[in-house]
Amino acid sequence: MKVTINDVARLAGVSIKTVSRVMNNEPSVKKATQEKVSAAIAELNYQPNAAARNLAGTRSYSIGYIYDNPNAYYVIDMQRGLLEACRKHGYELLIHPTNAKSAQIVQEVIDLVQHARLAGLVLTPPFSEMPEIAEALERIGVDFVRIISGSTPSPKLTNCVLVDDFTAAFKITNHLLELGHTDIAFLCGDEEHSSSGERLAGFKAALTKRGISPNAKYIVPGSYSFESGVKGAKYLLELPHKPTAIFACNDEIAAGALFSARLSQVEIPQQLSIVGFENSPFSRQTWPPLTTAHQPNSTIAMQAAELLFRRSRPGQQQGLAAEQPVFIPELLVRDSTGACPGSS
Amino acid sequence: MKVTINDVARLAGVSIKTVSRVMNNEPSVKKATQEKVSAAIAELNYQPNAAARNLAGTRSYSIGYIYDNPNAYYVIDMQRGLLEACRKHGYELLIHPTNAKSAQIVQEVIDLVQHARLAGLVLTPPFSEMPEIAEALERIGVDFVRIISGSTPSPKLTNCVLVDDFTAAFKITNHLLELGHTDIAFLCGDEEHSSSGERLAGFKAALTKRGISPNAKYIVPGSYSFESGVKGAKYLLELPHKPTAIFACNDEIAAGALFSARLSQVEIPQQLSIVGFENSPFSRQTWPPLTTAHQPNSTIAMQAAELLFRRSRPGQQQGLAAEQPVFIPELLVRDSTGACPGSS
DNA sequence: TTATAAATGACAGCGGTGGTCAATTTGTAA
DNA sequence: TTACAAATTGACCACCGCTGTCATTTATAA
Repeated sequence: MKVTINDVARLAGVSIKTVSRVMNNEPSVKKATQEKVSAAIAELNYQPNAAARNLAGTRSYSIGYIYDNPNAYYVIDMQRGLLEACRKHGYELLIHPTNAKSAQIVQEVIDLVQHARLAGLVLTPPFSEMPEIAEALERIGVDFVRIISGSTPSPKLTNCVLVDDFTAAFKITNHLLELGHTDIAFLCGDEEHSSSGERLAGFKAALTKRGISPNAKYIVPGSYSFESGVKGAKYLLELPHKPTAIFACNDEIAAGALFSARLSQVEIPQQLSIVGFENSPFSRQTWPPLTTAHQPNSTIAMQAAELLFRRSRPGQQQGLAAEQPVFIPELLVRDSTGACPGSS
Repeated sequence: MKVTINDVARLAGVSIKTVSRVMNNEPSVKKATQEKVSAAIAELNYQPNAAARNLAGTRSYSIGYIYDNPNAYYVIDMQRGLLEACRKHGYELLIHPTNAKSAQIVQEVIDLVQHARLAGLVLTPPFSEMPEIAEALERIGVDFVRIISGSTPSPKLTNCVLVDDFTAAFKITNHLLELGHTDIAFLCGDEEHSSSGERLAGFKAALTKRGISPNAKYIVPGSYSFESGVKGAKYLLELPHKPTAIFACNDEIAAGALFSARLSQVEIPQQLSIVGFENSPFSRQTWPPLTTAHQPNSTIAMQAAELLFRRSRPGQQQGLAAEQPVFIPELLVRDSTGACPGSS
């Protein structure tokens, strides 16, 4: 019923210590022994007891995920990826929703880490972009991985998984350009999220590359919300010279823009193309469904967790400390974009 | 830095055994001692090591939350409530998203429980409505609490937190009736979710009480999705005798209905009132914002967890085994409902 | 064969709980 | 006030399942 390390040791005909060695893939275990033990583990469907490992070892077998994100779909996707990685490596996941704007947020994070004896922490925006958090964690010597918006690995961004919003936005913009659009507007997300800035930069770069200088009137500040999209699109559609396409900084904004366009009797995509970003369930619930960029959040999360695990393994830290995987969200063409009216 | 039970014992001037007794609130600890120890615990900000407790004790200090729900907001709310309760009582929460339709789902749940040595499980639909899960858990002697749709406590529904969809739907319907509507349609959710049936029953009961017999043509089968709302409303608005109000089984359906109405140039709420259910963030992102019923999911989750904790405490099981709190979602009037056109 | 490295095992201990029993304190009735 | 029972507390041990340390055995090279 309850399989312990002793059962495995007995079946494999070795000491429990050797089983432990195999599980932690320590060096200096003979290949043959290694295989015998692995077979026994598999046969018994043995899974080490996390509590015991946490208690006994200096290492920890739990990682934490701290978040404060109004987008529940994002959080759920992240959790899924982290859990999968944890399951694979026998770790536990501690989730910790909290308020990023709290005054004692740094202390709260420290308390959490110390109390739960975490092996490491996965940080997403806004935490991943708060220098005081990173500093505090470094000070107390707790490992962490940040998921942040960025295109190029750099020494400053150690321990990061990068999401290349710049390139993705560049590609999306190209998609619109290829459809013949030249008057393209951009609805920004919250300024304090670097993703919004990165996406805008990618947008501008794509235009510039085509010899189109971005029109300041078409760049509308806002926030990551439906309302913001409604307002932004309304403003744009009342402009004397309307854009023929709108790049919304995320799907929610795009949905708002779609809504606004519909109110103004503007046909999508015949008269106006709209793109979103993120590929949230939201983007499929609009009509027409949104062209968007797919962010593989679960995969990103898995990768982040794997990074943490790999680093917490003794004897392999060298060279891996600055590993920085880069994910580029992929263009997903659906029905909210079409040829520029008048072109062709 | 790391506070253990020994530190507490020393500060309080008692033995570690007594500290342990206080923490597990065993009987036969003098009030004064109890307070001394509690003070010491508070002063040191001591929190027992969950790993050690899990490992040593017969009891467990983790509960599990198994879910398979496409509505991320619901899941996040539940998690929040569970976490809060866990924090308060020094428990850990293990989250386990999975596929309810998997063939080996029962075995999977059993494995989870056994491997993680869980104190209990919190089940939401669809798991809470699967008799095979309840049977399996009872068989292996693991405690669990189900959150299900139901209005009246009954011996059959042991260990349940009830969400009274019936009464809530009754109230919503009354709201529409009071606005003068009599031709009210109902857009159903998935048949296999009992919540849909309960809501429909409440709807019918309210009508019947006013002497209105529910019109079968106005009761539209469907599922808990935006598309379903779009289709359902389209059907209704093409009827020779249109309804003046639509009761959608949840906010997503309502949003779809809203969308559909807008396509048909129907003014909301001047020509048609629409209500949703759940008070999801979704309901605030429509225009106009939806009248809906607020389901206090976090609170419900907390309550469920507390039930689990209380039962796992030794020596208090009697009489509590069949406790069944009932939550009634509350009517939240926003702008998608208005007086029946023509009335008054 | 012997020195040396590689592979394995014995054992203590992580921070608590559970149990037993003795010691101490408290309450209570005579 | 005393005596005795009951309530409270502590001392101590084993143990949960695993890892860290160090000693021991085995294989390999010289």
